[in-house]
Amino acid sequence: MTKDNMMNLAERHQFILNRIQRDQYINVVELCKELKVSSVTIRKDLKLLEEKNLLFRTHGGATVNNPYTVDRPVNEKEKIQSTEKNKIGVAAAKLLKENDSIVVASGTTLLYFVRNIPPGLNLTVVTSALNIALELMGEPAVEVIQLGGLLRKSSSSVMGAYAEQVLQDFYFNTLFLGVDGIDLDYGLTTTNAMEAHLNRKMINVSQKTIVLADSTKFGKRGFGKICGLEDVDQIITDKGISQQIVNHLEGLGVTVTIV
Amino acid sequence: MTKDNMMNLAERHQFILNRIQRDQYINVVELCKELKVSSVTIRKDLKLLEEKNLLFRTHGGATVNNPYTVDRPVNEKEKIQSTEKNKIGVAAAKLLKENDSIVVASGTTLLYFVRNIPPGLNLTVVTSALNIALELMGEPAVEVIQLGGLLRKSSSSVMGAYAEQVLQDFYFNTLFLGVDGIDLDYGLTTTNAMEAHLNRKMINVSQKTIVLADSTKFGKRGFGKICGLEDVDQIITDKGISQQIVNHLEGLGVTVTIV
DNA sequence: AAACTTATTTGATTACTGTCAAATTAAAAT
DNA sequence: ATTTTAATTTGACAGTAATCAAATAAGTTT
Repeated sequence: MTKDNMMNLAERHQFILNRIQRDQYINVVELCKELKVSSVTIRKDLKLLEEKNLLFRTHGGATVNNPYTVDRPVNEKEKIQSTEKNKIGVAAAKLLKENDSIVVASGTTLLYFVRNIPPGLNLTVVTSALNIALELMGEPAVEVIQLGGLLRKSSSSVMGAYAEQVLQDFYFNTLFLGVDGIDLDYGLTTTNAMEAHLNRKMINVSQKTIVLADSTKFGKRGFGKICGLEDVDQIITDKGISQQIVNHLEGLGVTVTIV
Repeated sequence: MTKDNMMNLAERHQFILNRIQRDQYINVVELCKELKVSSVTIRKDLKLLEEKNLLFRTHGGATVNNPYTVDRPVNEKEKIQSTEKNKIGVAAAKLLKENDSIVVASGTTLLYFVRNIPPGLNLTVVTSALNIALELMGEPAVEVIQLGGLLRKSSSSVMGAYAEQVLQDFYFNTLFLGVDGIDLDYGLTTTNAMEAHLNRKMINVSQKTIVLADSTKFGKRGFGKICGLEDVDQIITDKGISQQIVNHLEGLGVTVTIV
């Protein structure tokens, strides 16, 4: 009994760290009771541990992480290559003209694209991606038509027959497409077969197909094939792409834009 | 015992940040109640957090620091009675059963409803609202079908023939409906005629219609008539409703649930 | 303009903090 | 084994921070 209470400095620190890990927060008074030591001792302990960056001191206690460097809710995936993706988005947005009717597929790069649509430009946008439609809510000049269907949660976009059916009723100037893989032999691919099928329909109802893909996508193959490279009019990518691939693509009649 | 309920500054700030992330908007008075502290304290907290760029201060509360959400109309509405709306959402979610197929219309109250769907409950949800579909992305057990159509930006939901057409192919256990006005003579209304039309279709393809409406909606009339009260099976509202209205509704065969 | 809601300021109250010298404990030297 | 020395812990105290109720000011709505 008495043995348990007799803790030295190291043991006490261990106890405090365990406890704070478990509860996120601890307060001085409780620690005093539990460790049967005075508040002065606890404060000294906490001070020491704070200096070692093992916890953060607060009024009356301590927390695991600094409450003021709180996680800014930014999607981790979006962070990757975000400057490249933004540049690609800017370049694609420059291709837009007044009164264009466009299809925007799903994908993070496309999100950067719609964010860079010039304010006030009159457009009709049809999209399968919910996050893209929501992004366009702030643009009064853009008329948005959301495709319907089964929600694919990993891409926050819809797929299926309903979406494809609606596409039949329109003809678009341009499709802005994002992909998971571009292979010189196999063509464009994405990870989901149904999504690939929808993308193919989008290509069929659009005059022009522009692919937005950062350079990491080249040489990769996803599960679902969208189309061959002969169906692509233009690819916008970053300078990570090799000259060989550029030459090959241009040989196939694809315009390559490097940002 | 009492200590557990007592939150200190750090814990309170954590709570506020979590809450604001979830609800987009929080108001001072509600935080006072929930955290059992005075308004002075809450304001001080919000001021501090604003200085750290973790939120934006507004009259009566604060909003998330999100440059992309320029979604004023919805956010303004969310201000009103958010605890009441949450309670209504909780009550509605309790009515759900395993393998139900439901339609969820648009509206802030419905957002609270879907947030309170029990985790792991198998459901098929068809919805016109993009924000509701996105909210359900985190629920693996819920299959989500997004209706397509023209995006109404003020409610972040779709309207139009495409959405109505898709509804024809299903039959649902329950429709969870949000409205802008409930008038004892005129019936249910919303501000937009096309949305009203879609809502009527939803009623037609559902076995049961449950209306979620806080008590401020009673006696109001919107522009677009959805239906008369005879088409409503149940209304879930808060205790701000008068007994007279309750009696009248029950006389019409409507079950009134007060939270 | 009045009625209402939300903000800020003030002063009192309580709780927490750091610092001190004194007391206790542990370790080292005799 | 006993004394000396160093480290740790403690209780006391003055200063600081956090909170609240009440009063006042500033917006908002009607």
